[in-house]
Amino acid sequence: MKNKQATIKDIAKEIGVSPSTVSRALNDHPAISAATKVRIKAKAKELKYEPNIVALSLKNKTTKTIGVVIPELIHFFFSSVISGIEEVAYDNGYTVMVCQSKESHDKEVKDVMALLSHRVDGLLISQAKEIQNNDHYDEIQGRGVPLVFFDRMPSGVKAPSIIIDDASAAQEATQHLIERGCKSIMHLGNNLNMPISKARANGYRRALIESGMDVDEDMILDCPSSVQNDSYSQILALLESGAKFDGLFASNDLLAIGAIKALKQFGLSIPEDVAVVGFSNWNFCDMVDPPLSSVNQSGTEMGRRAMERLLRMIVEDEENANDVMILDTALIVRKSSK
Amino acid sequence: MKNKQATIKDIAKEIGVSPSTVSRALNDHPAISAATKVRIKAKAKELKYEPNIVALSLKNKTTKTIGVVIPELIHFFFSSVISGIEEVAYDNGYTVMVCQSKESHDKEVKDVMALLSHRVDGLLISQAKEIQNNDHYDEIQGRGVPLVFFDRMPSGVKAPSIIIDDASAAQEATQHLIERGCKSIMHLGNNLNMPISKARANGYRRALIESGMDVDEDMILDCPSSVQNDSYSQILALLESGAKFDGLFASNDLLAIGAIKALKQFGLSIPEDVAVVGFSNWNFCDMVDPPLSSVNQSGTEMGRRAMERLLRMIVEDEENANDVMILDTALIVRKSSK
DNA sequence: AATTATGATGCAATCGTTTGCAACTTAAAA
DNA sequence: TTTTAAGTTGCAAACGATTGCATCATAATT
Repeated sequence: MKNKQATIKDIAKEIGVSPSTVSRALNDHPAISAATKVRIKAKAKELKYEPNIVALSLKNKTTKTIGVVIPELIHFFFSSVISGIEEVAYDNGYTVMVCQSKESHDKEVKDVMALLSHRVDGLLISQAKEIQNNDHYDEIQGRGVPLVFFDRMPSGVKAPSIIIDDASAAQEATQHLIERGCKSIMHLGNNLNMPISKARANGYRRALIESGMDVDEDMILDCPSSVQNDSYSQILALLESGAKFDGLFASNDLLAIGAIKALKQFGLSIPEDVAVVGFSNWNFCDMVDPPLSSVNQSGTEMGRRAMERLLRMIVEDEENANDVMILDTALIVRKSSK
Repeated sequence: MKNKQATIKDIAKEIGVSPSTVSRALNDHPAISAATKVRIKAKAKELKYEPNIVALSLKNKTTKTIGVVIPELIHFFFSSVISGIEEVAYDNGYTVMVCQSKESHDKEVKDVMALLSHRVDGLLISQAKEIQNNDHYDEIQGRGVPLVFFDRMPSGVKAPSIIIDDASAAQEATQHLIERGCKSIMHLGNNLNMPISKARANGYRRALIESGMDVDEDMILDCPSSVQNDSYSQILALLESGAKFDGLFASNDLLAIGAIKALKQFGLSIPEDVAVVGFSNWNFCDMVDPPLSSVNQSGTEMGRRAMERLLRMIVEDEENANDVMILDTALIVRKSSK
């Protein structure tokens, strides 16, 4: 009951030719007579022969496999990125190995090493929050394995990236609140050590400044854990301490929803008392009450682009580049800020 | 700039011993002298040697890789299953290859063949909606590759499965609506050709019957596409045609939310006029308004169990079994049915 | 008939690693 | 001193497939 996958040798033995002949026949090599080809192909079908990709990988030094490392599989954004990656990979004959770093530096490093051991033809990475250094990225490139970052890229690594313009998108979202008439706007950051969160906070600041408003750093809150409870309790505490504001821009949708819960509970109505905008446009944005305005970033498209970029590196064997592709975002205005 | 991964031969050449010695030294074989081991290990570290898993796979006929085929990556339930699978796989030194069938029979077959070509050590499958036959499952087992189903299992294939008791869970949910006082309960099915949807519909019927209520087949609607719009428009049309009901049990959360939208729009209040219960307890259930009651099925746990079961098949090389593990579900009552 | 093409096939090495067996060196036992 | 036993190490085959080169039997050419 164990593996009995037919090999080229099995076919060779049954027909009475050498393995080389079988290999050539199966690949339609011109040096093999038509008659032999027919016999061999028939036998191959009969034995349900399928080439052993492992053996081919060893010989060709290419596995037709790419590795993906993301922070969390269960986040809608990341699972849609993987979906996009898988689509393009499949269309090009590649298979995808997925690992999740769980936002941990060590796990990310281990994942990368495991994927390298598996000799993936390329790597697609979105950086963990708790990343400490770039050593493992250097390791990847030192081995000549193509590497592309998406969404969360490190600084100081010469590799292509597919990202969105977090600062501009955040600025646009904040600007929208200002135009709507908000005079006092809060910002909820998600782990402000992360470059991506910093950028969003900066976009928030830029919008205020360009509109001639003051930036009050106390209006910027950090919710490192990106769970709704975090923003819920922080906002509730703030309201109870008497803080007043009429707009809120959150660095991700979960934080926005936590905040909305707190606001509602405190008796404030949305958007009349406080207008709220989130970030990422997760699938539940139009299901919550009120429907949440948010910055749309298409994970699927990001995944596709990243995979396409990686494929180009793989087939063209090009020099390390560090081009950055910035995907469009769009503010989706819903009731929470209308 | 191409691959220059160090091999055992490189180490052997530099130190002046044979590859066999290097291999044994690295594996702490007792026959190698301590001094040699030290020299070899130092050189291995210096050269950043990492074993080539591809070569090992060829030799050992085991790839330490398992394949997963799911219908859609972007569904919260499935991405949480994968998360659970990945956790257990990682802890046991396995890597996960992911493919999505997109609910198509052909794609599922192709995914399976691709994973078999990659010589995965085992397969974890949740069946596509549009599945036509079991040929590819037979193919897997014919090659002696361990196979475990989760959530959506076919009938007539002798393989272990990890599922929930869809009928009982649905019965419990419907029962809850009855106890709450609902006299006329609708059911929204998601593609009633699917075994899983049939089971849920049957649970719904069972609850009515056991409470001495009549089952009106017209109260069972099919929404094949599992998008909120589908249930939204169907329910709205129904309400406009004058239909009356005071309870609704949907086969999944998306359908429930679409229905809620329609109900609200028609001026009905939830749960006062109509109580609603969904299925799956997706992450947004407590974010919608009103928070949606739902049957909780832990995708992460299902993924873990499925992977554990598969590992047992792999290491114990056991006979094909067809045991079924039924995971607990729990009805989470929220405001939508309180 | 002798030479030369031509067509069809096999040999052997290769990819990176492991492992049974043989071979060698050196020290201990007889 | 000879035999025996450890203690180290290398050889070669194997996993499955590919491919340059050699080989062989024909058929075509002179």
